Amino acid sequence: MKVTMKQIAKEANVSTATVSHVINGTKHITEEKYKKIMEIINKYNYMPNSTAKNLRQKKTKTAGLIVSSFPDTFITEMVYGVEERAREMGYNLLLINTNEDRNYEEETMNLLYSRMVDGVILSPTSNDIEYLNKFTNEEFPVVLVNRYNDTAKNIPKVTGDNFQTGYDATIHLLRHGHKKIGMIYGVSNVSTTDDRIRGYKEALNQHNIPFNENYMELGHATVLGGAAAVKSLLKRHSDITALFIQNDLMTIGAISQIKESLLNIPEDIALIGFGDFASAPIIDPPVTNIMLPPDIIGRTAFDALLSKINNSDYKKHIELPPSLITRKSCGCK
Amino acid sequence: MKVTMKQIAKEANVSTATVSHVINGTKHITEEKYKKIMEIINKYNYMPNSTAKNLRQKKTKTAGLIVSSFPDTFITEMVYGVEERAREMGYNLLLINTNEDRNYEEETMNLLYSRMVDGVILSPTSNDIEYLNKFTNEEFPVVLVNRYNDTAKNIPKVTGDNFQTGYDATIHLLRHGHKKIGMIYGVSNVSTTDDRIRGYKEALNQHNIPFNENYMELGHATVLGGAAAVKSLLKRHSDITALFIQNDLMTIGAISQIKESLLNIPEDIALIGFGDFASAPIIDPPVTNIMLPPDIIGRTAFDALLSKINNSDYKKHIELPPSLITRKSCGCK
DNA sequence: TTGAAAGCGCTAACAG
DNA sequence: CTGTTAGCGCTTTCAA
Repeated sequence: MKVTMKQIAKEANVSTATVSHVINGTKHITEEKYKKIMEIINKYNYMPNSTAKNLRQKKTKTAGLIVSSFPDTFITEMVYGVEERAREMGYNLLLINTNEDRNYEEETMNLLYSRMVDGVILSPTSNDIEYLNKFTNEEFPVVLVNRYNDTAKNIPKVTGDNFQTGYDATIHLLRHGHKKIGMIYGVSNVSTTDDRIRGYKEALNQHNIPFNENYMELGHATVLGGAAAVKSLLKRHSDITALFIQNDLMTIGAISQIKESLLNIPEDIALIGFGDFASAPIIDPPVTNIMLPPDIIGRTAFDALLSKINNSDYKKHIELPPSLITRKSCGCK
Repeated sequence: MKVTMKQIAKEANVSTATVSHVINGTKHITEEKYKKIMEIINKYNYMPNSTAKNLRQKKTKTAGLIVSSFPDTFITEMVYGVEERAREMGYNLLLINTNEDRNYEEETMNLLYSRMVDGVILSPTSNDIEYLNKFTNEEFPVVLVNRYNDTAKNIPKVTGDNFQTGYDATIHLLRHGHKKIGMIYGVSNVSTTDDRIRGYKEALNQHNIPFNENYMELGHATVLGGAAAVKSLLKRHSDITALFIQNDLMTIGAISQIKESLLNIPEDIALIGFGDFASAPIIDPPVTNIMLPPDIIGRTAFDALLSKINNSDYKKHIELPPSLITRKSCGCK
């Protein structure tokens, strides 16, 4: 049987209150009693029951992190950022992956809401997050990360600036002289994709190039999905000379497929990927990527959650800027 | 204020026991009362407080997962496997990354032991895990994953067969005619590395090639670390013709470095990496890897934890076999 | 400086 | 079929 505070108290001939104070340093206890209590605690290797503590104090020092696609490079590093910051701030993290399942996401929110955690950081599966209002109305701290939309009110958000991401990548391709730029993405109806498309359109618009819906291709966010997506896109539009690909695995698949089609990168097809994955510099050809800082987004999201926990009115939207890392695949050098 | 079971009971003119039974389906309740209770529950969007439930039931349906290096490709996918299996079995997962900090690992174990979780899956930082006995002696369910050693008694383990991994990779290189095979690794004094080295030695031994300590090179498990490691190793032994590299990031760095040294792969240096990372087929040259199945290891580890929770005598060691994926970097094709 | 006691919200005997 | 009641192990007034 696990030893409890009561037993420690009994053996030390003090009350549980005194033991509690010794453990938490909440009041001054005479040297003598303090020593005796500590001795018994060590003797039994006693650890306070945190479930009981949580119940009593109505807080758990635990945060929930719900992501929709794991393991994905961007998400993984974002998780790392959240985890790291949580640890620094003395919090634990409950990690849940919804696997892009909208209903499981809501179920999970319900579960976490039942006082399991002090708040949650959510990277939602879809645009359908109005249901979050039922939690925020109850003052349950929620922050959106990575993906967002505005149907959920009074919620802080930490995201990358995906409009700028789409804009910068497209402008770069445009400057290399491309006019027919395809875009390959892995998830639809989420802000990350939508915002990048808006940026793409804006860049095109500034160059007086009409937007062509058919240059957009949705595929699975996997190596195979990327390969299939280029194949289908180039079949439809063999006039495309450049590609902007929204996910590292898809970029890898796309490159395989392009090589298999005996096309050259960047001569026949120039290409910009997303997220600066480790192997990018040694791929043939080295790949140009535009990236958003996942770890910083994660850390910032945790800080935003802390702000929200301390002040239920907090609802800033923090957007981190992208950076372009040019290599050969876009035509540079 | 959050609504409690007591308030639901009061409004429905029943006892909390009845409400509890309705919620948990633990006893049959008359249709009429059932309906009324459910109605009130829905009206207030009531969710039982799981902290209280946990305290009462002495279990949390939550498991802890402590890893030492995140995000690392292998670990990330292993985390995914654990998470997926936990979800399937109705458990939540508390994820902690120790960042290879041995003391933080022990602190974390203490924390989780305080009834926060029903058990923990640990991928330890070091060989120094004798301290785990203090938990297992208290019947706290712990399973080791990925890394292990035998100073912790009565603990189930789920790992890859790293001896076989080292053996198979080395044999393959040997069959390509290599006799001077360097090995680059990222962590020392852990079973994964040690076992692979044992396998490497055994393969050498079977081919009557003496083991040379100086062909082993430790570096940081990063792209830069991999580059630095080859550089230093080849400087010391320019006669080396093949490399076995223990980590995907290091493999990527090593390839960059070898190219920079104007050496050709596989003609000058043949190479086998570890873990079949996505970009391996499109790197120049495509890289041969030996891999262990991280997701299956993760899933199996969770099942082992469940076994341990249900039977404190459970202590199997499950070892999953490696598989070699040959491409050009080893000299194949 | 310390202790008594109430109670966090729930479950589970047990009794009716 | 339903209610009473006694805790789970801790923190925190309040009083001494």
